[in-house]
Amino acid sequence: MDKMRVLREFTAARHEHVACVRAALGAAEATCRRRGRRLTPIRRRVLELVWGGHEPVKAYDLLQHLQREHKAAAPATVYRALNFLLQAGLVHRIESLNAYVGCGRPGHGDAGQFLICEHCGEVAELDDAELAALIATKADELGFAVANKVIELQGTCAECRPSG
Amino acid sequence: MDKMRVLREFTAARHEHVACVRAALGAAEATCRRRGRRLTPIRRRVLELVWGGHEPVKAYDLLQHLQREHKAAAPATVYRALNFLLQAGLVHRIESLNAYVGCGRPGHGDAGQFLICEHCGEVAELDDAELAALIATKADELGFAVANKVIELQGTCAECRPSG
DNA sequence: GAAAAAATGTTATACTATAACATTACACCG
DNA sequence: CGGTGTAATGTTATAGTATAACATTTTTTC
Repeated sequence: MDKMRVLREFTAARHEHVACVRAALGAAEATCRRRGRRLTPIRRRVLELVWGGHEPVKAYDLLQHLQREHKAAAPATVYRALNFLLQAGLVHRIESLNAYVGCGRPGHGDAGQFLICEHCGEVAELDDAELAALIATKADELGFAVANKVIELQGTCAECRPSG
Repeated sequence: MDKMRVLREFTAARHEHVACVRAALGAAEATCRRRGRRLTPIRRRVLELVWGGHEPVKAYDLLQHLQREHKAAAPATVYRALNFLLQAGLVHRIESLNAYVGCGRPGHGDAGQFLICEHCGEVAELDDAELAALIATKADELGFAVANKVIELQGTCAECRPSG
């Protein structure tokens, strides 16, 4: 039994990404319906754009895309949509990149751990129970109550390594 | 034997901060001398300002302080000094806050883990071998070569908790 | 269909960081 | 010592990230 769940894999462009995005949007709609949140056309479209690739997406890149089909779009438009999606647990913010990625497992607890490949730019998301438990233990030893975890490992993914 | 070293503690203003800063500057000078880097007056002053408190400091706050005594100071002045200090391992950047803190242990390897108290604003720095090892193991299982770790836990420190 | 709430439009601005090129200070060598 | 190359700083401009504040429109609810 492996305690480490990979919520979002490195893909190296070998998967059926259309299906991947469709699944994410379906899950998003279900999550919002269940929680009484409104996945409006703008929010839905921003989510779709975030899922455009497995690389993190910048807010102003989203804005550029959005403006092609929605002339009124401004920074606030994008940031409001992103904040909604963050709160709804549908996207994550990568602090070390000022960028956003789709959540691999909407609605199942808080953010996990991110592996960021500096070569291909893709991001994988983990939810490792053992790691989470160890962090909780360490913080507890110091009397520190953790509210939010930012864990972002930068490096080279298996696909991009000489061996892989 | 505890594998967790606290490189920089939460202080709740109860320590002799002047001595704390003096120690940091002394260590910085020694580190630079040993490595043939120049701790110029500007760099030294920026480091001193970073150590002004145990809270993370913003670049433009540093700029404001610096300009009082150094009229020529501009954003580039501060960012150059910060980049030098980061490279020299004398300060760390807190990604989730866009802010900087003095390094509790100059010259001994890369950044550790940070605990950020949302109540008092202070930051503690850890270097936990067990945690580092577990992360290394997990990444390795996935064939991911870690180059850089960002680990920032936000929450409430012992000093600020009802119990503490 | 009116009132309240939620979402979006719109304009302006704050905050974070780097680019590019000019000038000055310093280190090293002869 | 003086010249020369490098490192550091000065200076101006601009790119990139994000929020504030208030107006308007859309949706919900009763």
